Amino acid sequence: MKVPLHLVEARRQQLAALLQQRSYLPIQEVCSLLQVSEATARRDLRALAREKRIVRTFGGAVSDFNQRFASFRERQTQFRDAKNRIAAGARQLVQPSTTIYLDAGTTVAALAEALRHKPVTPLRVVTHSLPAAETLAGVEGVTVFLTGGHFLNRQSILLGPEAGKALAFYTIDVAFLGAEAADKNGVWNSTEEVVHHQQIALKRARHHALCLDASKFGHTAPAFLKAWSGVETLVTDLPETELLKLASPIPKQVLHT
Amino acid sequence: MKVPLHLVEARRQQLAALLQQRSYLPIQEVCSLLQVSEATARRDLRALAREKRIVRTFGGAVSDFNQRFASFRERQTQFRDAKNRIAAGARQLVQPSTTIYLDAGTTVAALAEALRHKPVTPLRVVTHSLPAAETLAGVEGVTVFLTGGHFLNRQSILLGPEAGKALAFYTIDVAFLGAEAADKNGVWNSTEEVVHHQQIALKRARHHALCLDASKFGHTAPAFLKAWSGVETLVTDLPETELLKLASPIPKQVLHT
DNA sequence: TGTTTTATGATTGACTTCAGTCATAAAAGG
DNA sequence: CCTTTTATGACTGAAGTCAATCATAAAACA
Repeated sequence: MKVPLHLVEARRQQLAALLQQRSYLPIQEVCSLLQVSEATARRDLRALAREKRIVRTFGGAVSDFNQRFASFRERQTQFRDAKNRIAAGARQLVQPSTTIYLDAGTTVAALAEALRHKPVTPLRVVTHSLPAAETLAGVEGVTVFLTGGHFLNRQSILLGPEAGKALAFYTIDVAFLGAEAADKNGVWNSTEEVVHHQQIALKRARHHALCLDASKFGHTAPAFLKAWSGVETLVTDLPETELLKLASPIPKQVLHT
Repeated sequence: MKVPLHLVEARRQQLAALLQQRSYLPIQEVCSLLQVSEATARRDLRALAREKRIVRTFGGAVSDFNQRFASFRERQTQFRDAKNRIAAGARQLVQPSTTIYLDAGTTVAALAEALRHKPVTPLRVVTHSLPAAETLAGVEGVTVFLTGGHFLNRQSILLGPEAGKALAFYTIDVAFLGAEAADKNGVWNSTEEVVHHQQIALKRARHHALCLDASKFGHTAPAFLKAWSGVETLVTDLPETELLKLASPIPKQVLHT
């Protein structure tokens, strides 16, 4: 028999929530958990799948776990080749038996991936980015330290005064930073808070390298990070001729990839 | 025909990696991607599932995106009802506009779940457990702070001197702790390092509550946490008559759930 | 080199899942 | 209050999935 609409919606909501906890929910379990027939369970699953809230599988469903890092994953696929090339270049700057710092952001995340596939060991990694930490956790010879702080759900990073203070516990050999934008004047990022944290990391680091793909050049962003004169190393896929037009003075060390 | 062992392992590795990118991989796709027969695809899937590196589904497989919580999830299903009841009891001790500390461990994780479904707001949560942080991240009115520290992959917790020091940034109203074992003398946990961190948390907390399901009683573990005389509040599913036999003196406040 | 082990693909029958159809009863809507 | 809409569960044939068995050819091992 027909059932009130709000109940249907509530049930599907519940199903979606349930699915976020279980990696896989067979249709039979859906039936028993929701106390509905198989047919209705299927219909609910189909409805949620149509809204892209879950991923349907044969015999059940899976929560779309990419949803969690949704915006992150999306950005990660943009300019993927460029980012991977930059990551490969940046990886050459990583020496065994050192401590590196990994900033948040997709370009630096690509470096974490590169290090996971071709580890430089032994290595100590300090980061405030959960994706980076999780990428490198469990890699033989790599020790991961997460800075503490306020957990920002959307970006999966840790920020705030505690995060900055936590950096004081570590001495960093090379800090790898990303940024949102770059123009003639220098490098920019999305928020003051992020920039503030980056600047603390820079202070604690003996060396630093900026990883910027070509798409970042020619724009600005709300918060100013650093003038070109203060940039030690730049890793980018932008050709040198272009870089000379878009930045000055160009950094001491530039890796074109 | 038989194929070199290292090729088999490499292929399974590739399959596991593939699975981490796709939320769901039907068996047919596995066949075409790996260029193997359905039978072999099934065998590979079964092998990876046995190693708990993936989650098998009917008709395919899913990457175990909770892999990092693998052992965690397993333990979580044990005595689930008891833990949920304890969590519901512990939740009553949570007041709005306070700061609570959540220990690692499955019983306390159940409290995090309970708080996610029935939030007490506004609330500040300090924790060194990634599962707890991710459970509560994004809940309206709940601010999550993660302590920094050494990222222990297997347990998904942050430990070490940095984690202890990070606790100094916070004032905690109630600390919710779990433990591995409890006997006449008091409460025990698995390692000295964990106990050390718990004791720092206890020092920083104005009040504390110990969450212990009945299965924990009557055993010991390698590291001693606290004598019964020092326990302020105990939340347990063990009946009072049993508790009197297994602990003395019994804590001032005991919640039987 | 000769023997043993085993990874593979094909086949099979039992079992499961699926989309579609239909009757029904209750909600929605006028 | 009456009509229309629709959420549900039962049923169905078709299609998909599975574990087990077996022959084979190549790797592993001595």
